[in-house]
Amino acid sequence: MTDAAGGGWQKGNSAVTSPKTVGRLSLYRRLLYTLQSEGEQNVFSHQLAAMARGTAAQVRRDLMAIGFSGSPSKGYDIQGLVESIGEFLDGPTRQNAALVGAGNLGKAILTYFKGRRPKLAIVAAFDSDPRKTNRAIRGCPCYPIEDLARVVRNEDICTGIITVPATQAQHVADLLCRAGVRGLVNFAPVRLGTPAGVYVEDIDVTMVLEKAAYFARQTPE
Amino acid sequence: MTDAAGGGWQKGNSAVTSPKTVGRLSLYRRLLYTLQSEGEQNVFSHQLAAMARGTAAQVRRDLMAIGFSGSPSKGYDIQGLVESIGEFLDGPTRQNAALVGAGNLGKAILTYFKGRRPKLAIVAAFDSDPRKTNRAIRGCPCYPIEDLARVVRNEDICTGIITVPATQAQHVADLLCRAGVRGLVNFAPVRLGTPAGVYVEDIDVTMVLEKAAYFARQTPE
DNA sequence: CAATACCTGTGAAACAATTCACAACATGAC
DNA sequence: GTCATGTTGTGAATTGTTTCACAGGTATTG
Repeated sequence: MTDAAGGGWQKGNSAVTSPKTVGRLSLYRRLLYTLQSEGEQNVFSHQLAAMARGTAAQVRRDLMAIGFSGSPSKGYDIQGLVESIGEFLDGPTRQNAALVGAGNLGKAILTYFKGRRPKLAIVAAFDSDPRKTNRAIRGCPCYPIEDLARVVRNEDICTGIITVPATQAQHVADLLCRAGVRGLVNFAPVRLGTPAGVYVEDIDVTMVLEKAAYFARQTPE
Repeated sequence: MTDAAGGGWQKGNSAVTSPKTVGRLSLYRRLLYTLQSEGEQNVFSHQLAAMARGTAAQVRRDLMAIGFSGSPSKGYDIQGLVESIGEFLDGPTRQNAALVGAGNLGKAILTYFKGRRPKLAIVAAFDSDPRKTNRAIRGCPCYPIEDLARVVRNEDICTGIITVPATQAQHVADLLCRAGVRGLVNFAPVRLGTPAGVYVEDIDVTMVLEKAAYFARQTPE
């Protein structure tokens, strides 16, 4: 029920693809892009597995989930697989996301994500500091918080990224949910209360670092 | 085998506490701090569960893992539980971490983590840009990459945080592992190759955002 | 045209994580 | 003291996820 990820709904979701499989599909696509850039045409499940630190059987199961088939002799067609994962993950229409909190972390994410996915873009940033608003940050227009509801509706934004300090995170989450957002990525070390049906992915850097430090200590040799 | 977390070793680990439980214990501690600051003395499993978005049974199981007992009438003693989780997560001695890559993301993490845990500190940063090195960034000394091995050994650093661009991540991971680090938190969208026994926690923001967008779309109502 | 080698797709088994359900117990009320 | 209440700790059941193992293919070789 956490992990700087794992993610979850408020309540029992119905029988859809599990978050773990969705995460791995996203990973596979990234790896496939790499392979494509190296000029590869086909890939075997065991190759993808090696790159993803998984097993061949798991790769095959995951691809089964999106109904993609390979050939026993050639493996999977990379181009087709990329498209198939794309259809599954991205859906038919482009999706828009908003980022709230244009501090160091927010800027890092804007920079990093810029132009990375054609079907998923961060189209708006918000901040409460007037020095940051009403201009573009890393090519992304930054609005004052007051405009959030309006912009979210106008731009058809369905996913929000929260990079504000802990004290403001719940308030921001409320604003986003009330404006109609249905997925959140929360970097604040706060457990957000959200309406049922909103998917929340928490990333708490302290937690992740503690975990890494704990397991680092378990192998002192 | 991923999730912007989940984390894993290279190979089969022996019978220790699972990463999920470790992550939740870290979360519980954070929540307990909040309760303490509100003046609470005791807490019931179902209260902690509500705050952590879990079930009471799970909280009790997790606390069982560290052998902490509560009283049927008062619940768990918060002070004692915080200390008990501390002993478990932090171990006897202070642990040190290093951050490599003092860009926006690195700075955000340094700021965010500063002074947050007495037993776990980021004691060194590294960057290849000479304009950033040989001075303090957010109170943390920043060294050139060339000094990495020396500083890691001198400062007894066992955990590394990688916030460099993807192209350099593997190189940095090699340096860190060779210097003796046994736990990594990797923010670069690259699957690191590491020696067996090194624990790696990957956080890929693109993956997390894709996941959130996917599940946001699954509840269009 | 066998025979070989290696792969995919998938039912079934194994394993891991979570939840159920209840005995054992403290406390407070009377 | 005894009853009623509400909680913990945990074996057992359940649910979810991963791996095994093999039938069914397809190319390649001689």
